[in-house]
Amino acid sequence: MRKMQNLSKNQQIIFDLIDKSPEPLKAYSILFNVQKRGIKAPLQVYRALDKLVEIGKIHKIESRNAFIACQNSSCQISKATAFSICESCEKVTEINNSNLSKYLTSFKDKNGMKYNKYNLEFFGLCKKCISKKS
Amino acid sequence: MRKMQNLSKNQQIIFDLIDKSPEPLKAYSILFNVQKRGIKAPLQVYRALDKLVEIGKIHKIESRNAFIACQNSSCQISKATAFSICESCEKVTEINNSNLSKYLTSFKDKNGMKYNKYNLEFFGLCKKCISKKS
DNA sequence: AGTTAAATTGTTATAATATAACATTTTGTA
DNA sequence: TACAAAATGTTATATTATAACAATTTAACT
Ligand SMILES: [Zn+2]
Ligand SMILES: [Zn+2]
Ligand SMILES: [Zn+2]
Ligand SMILES: [Zn+2]
Repeated sequence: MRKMQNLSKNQQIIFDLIDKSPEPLKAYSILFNVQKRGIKAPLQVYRALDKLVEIGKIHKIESRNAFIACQNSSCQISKATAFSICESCEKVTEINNSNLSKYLTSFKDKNGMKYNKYNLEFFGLCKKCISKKS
Repeated sequence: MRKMQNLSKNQQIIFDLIDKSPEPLKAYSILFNVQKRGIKAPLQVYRALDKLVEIGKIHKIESRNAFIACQNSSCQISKATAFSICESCEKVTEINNSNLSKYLTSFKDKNGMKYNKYNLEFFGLCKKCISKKS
């Protein structure tokens, strides 16, 4: 059992915003949205984001410089993340597939490196966007 | 057989620099290094980088905002990339493992999305850095 | 309760990464 | 030659992220 992590005020404000967003949010869009709640400076946002990423409540979509709430209750520390990204509508979904995570967690390359973390991003077209085009 | 892609002047200058670098290069470090060769503005660098990525001569390491030459002769279009990144010395290596690429290329999640591209980044400690710490 | 260290916050300034907009030139091809 | 596509040059600006420093809050331990 992981110890419950109490979020600080800024962390909670920013997590709530990201958590209720249907799409990944960018840092300055977050800043704009929380200014009415007293968070005025980029650093306040980035510090909260850093912490939330560290404890696994959110993940950064590296190819988009955007942040999404963890959609996988068992992934409390973000050491093994996988996402699908629609290149048409930009919908992002966290992939929760135990075969995939087992395969990647145990993956060993010939270079002798010891991996403790990975991030995987798949790109393509989501169902909706496929049907729109046909 | 893929048609040979002749690089333009700026593309060639920037590719040569990246190709001979032992480590991923960042855009503004590239800019600094090619100023003596007549490339003066960020856009000139970014345009060449975009093209080089598009044709698969280089890849972007998304978590580092840096660019590395393709180390895999068969990967001429960057639709399936995997890298190992040492979090201590920042050494980056392109992984060329046919099991891995087969597994990921044929991976299907339950969400019905059709993937045409992926990018995977592994993080850990390289051999050298492991032995330094012991 | 008082002491202390760690975490968080607040604030201003600045660094680093990337694109918009527009004009011109070069290259490939009919 | 004529045309279109690709590449270049240039200035300005947008976007993403961190440095540096001071103050405050929180948590843990006597
Ligand atoms: Zn997650
Ligand atoms: Zn879509
Ligand atoms: Zn490659
Ligand atoms: Zn290393």
